[in-house]
Amino acid sequence: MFNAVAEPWRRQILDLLRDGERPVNDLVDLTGLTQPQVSKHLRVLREVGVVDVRDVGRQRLYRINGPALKPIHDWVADYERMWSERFDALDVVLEDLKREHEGDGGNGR
Amino acid sequence: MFNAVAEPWRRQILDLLRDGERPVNDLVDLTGLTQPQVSKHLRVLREVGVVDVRDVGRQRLYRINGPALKPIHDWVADYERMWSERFDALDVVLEDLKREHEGDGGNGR
DNA sequence: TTGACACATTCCTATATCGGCATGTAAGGT
DNA sequence: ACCTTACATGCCGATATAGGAATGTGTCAA
Repeated sequence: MFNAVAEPWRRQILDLLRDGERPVNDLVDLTGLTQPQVSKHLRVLREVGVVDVRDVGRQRLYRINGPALKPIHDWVADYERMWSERFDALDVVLEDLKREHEGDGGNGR
Repeated sequence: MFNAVAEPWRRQILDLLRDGERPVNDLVDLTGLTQPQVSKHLRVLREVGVVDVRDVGRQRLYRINGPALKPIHDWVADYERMWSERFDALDVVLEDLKREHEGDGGNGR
């Protein structure tokens, strides 16, 4: 899963699919890759479940399966506090609480 | 960057470093990897800037450099609307607005 | 049914990566 | 000076992966 999106071309393909489903040839034109290349990358993305396919005539329309990316989001979210200003504000509150507690007369033990 | 955290062991090392900085041998004990293995993974993490080092005596204390993970967070955040309930709620609001607008007597053009 | 079109798969080669092992290097301790 | 500790690096073989060229498969059109 992480590995699938570690490939720059595959991330670009996903970004292109964000506008909606597309046939393979669209992705070939938009990326400048060869057709086999695109098919191979799509296969990898399919195998980890991050894209789905739908057959329409002789075309195969690919679309994103969003929830498959949730594990990545959840993982990196655990680190968000290390740079997010939102959490900086939370830190201030926690600092205040801590100081308040220390000043309340001594150890709570 | 994406590639660096695509490795399961490297994600585990990062998770271990979330508690604070640690010398290499700690990581060796906690992961069960060999020492060269850990050093190599730390090297990769260092090269993409996701960890920093500090020399203390003959130890090298590694710590996380959080902001280096922001690109991953930002990338996946663009897809969050595809599964997040928060955005589902937003969709409902937008649907309501749309229906309301359609029912207001016709084309606003 | 023959040919063109859209796409998938296979075969091949080059490069990257991981793991294991051995060795190098720098900082204490005696 | 010598040994140990803590870590990094180099070398090796095995496996994975990306790219290119050719070929296979299913669908439409005439």
